[in-house]
Amino acid sequence: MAAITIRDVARVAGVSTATVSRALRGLPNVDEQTRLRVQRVAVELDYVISPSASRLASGRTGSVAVITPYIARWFFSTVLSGVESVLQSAGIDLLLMSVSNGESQLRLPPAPRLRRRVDGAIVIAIPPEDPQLQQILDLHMPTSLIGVSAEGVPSVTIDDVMAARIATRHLVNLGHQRIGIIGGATSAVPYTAEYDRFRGYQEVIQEAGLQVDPVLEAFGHFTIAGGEQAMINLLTQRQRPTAVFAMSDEMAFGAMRALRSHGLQPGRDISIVGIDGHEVSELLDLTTVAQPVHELGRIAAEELLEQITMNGVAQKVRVRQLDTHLVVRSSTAPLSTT
Amino acid sequence: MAAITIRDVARVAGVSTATVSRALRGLPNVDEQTRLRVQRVAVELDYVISPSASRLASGRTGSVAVITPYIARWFFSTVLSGVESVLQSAGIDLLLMSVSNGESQLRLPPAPRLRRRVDGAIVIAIPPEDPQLQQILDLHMPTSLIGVSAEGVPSVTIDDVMAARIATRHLVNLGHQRIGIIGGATSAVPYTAEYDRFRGYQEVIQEAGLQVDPVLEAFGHFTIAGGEQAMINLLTQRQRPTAVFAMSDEMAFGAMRALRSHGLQPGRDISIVGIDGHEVSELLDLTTVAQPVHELGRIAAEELLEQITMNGVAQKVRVRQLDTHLVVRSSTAPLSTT
DNA sequence: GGTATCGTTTAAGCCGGTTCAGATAACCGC
DNA sequence: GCGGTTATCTGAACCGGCTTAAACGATACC
Repeated sequence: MAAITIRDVARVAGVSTATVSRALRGLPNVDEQTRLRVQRVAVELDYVISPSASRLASGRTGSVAVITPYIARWFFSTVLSGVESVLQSAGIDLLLMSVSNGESQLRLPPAPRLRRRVDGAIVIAIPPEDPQLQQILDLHMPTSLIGVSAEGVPSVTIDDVMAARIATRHLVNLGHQRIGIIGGATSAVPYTAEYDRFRGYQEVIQEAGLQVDPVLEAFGHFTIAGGEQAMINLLTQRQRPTAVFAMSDEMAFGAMRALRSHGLQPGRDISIVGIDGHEVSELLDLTTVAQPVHELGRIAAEELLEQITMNGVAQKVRVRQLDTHLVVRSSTAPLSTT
Repeated sequence: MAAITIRDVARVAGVSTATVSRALRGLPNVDEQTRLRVQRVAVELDYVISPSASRLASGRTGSVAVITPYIARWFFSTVLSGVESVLQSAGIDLLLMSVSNGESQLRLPPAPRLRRRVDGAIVIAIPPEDPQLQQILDLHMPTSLIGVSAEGVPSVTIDDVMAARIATRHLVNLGHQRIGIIGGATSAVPYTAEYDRFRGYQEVIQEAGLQVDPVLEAFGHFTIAGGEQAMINLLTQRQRPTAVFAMSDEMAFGAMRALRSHGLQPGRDISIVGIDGHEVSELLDLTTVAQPVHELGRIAAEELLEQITMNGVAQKVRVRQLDTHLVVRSSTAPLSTT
């Protein structure tokens, strides 16, 4: 029952524990014969290193925290799977922590739980003005941000302004003139996706010589229900938009649902375009600006591992923006000139 | 820069490290005055316990692994969020590990990565015949299963036979007589959802005096694409079913897609019912047998924590089956008698 | 006043690795 | 044959808590 320790291996292999340690970790200064013998003994004894002991002695934890406001939502779980695949193959433990978001304030702040526990953190889409993010950054450990950016911190995002421009430009090119927008928080702050997407929308509207009209703007939660409610608001205006840019696919789904319940058909009566490239958007024939979500996670994880290994060596902060592309489906169509 | 240790706290508070240890962990045999003083000093010095040291000395890791074949899929991420909420409030670290599934065989087996690293494991929907599951069970650590069951291991599932019966019965009650099924693996083995759902379907078909007909059975991946392909297979039969039971909502989505591309309308031409209660099923007006997915995770986590704290004390293996309920929407309708 | 009792506190060993200064031995060129 | 390298290996001091046996002090009892 008593677990095998490094001393047992050392004794059986006839070497010191120091040699066993180096042999098993592939460090230099071990004779190849010795290394093989040690490895053989370790396997025979079914020896497994104790992570706690190793961590205590070395000061490295070999684990990374992923901090996210949501776990079950499509974007977040997809990012998470990208992160996981990288960490798994690097042999790093992934600690999952969710933080309280706008809706639930129940959870403890994550920062204290990180200290001495992980070598680095990946933070998904926590807005820069959230004190929880600041607390994490104040820890001064290797950190990568996904979906938002912050001064002096490596981050991986899409070009949100560009994505919104692509979506809006698509609607303009189809001849639409009353183009609405459905978005997240009304009071968006810089460095967030909401802010940039709203900016991209406005830019294109103005460039096209169209009117930026608050009546065409509806905000709500970044969810299906939020999108539905926002679309309902737009539909009850005196003058409805002929096309709507939704800041996320899920909001677009809600918008499409609202259309149907009003007897309208997406594409024919009102065009809808989203951002995400959600799997379901294909199902619903939603035109969308697809973003490489899995990649966001993958790249942020690789970036973080680099920070961790380059520890101490100053390097420039890498801010990466991945490309998006328009996927046209039947939810958008030329403005009918009837 | 040097981190504060328990010795620093002890020195400043004027007590021994043993007392600090007990004071901060709320153990008895500490004078209340002393405890307060120690706590105050700990806060002042901004002391954070070193998990590695604590784990090494105590033998408890304070963490739990969640092992899942998929991270980004709806069912799995929703279960995961349920697990996470419980572990978070219990102050337990959640280690996320994905395992290779039918599609990718790239990952290392999880069992070796668990030893000495976690106090217990939650395993999501790994089929009983998968050697990876057996290896985990052979570790003889506290374990809870979700979505499958195995001899002598606590598990949380729905009553899959019953769920399938409810779905199929619903179709029978609507007057359908040619009722097809779209499912996962053809060669399902006992203790899996696929197996039981297939059984429930067959039972009701037979009880209704209908013919169990292999021509009405189509299998594929447990995905949208899999469901689509399976439905296409059913549609190309000489005699089409008038209703189809899909083993998951995502397969049902695929089936609905296949219907539309054949110019058929779910509910009017062919009825479709799924199992899951996926958020999107409301969007698509899919009739479904809803299961409490978040609860599955929550309850399995609570069960595991109980195992861990009751460590050693023999207790009976709890096998829980949560209730499901039918949600009727417009994808199912009475058999038109035209 | 002496002793038993009980709650509180401490000293010191231990958990199981990592690491570094220094020992050993083999090999080198001169 | 000798000082100097170089590659390999070991002893022992950590890392930072936990835990147990023993000490301590105060009260209680006889």
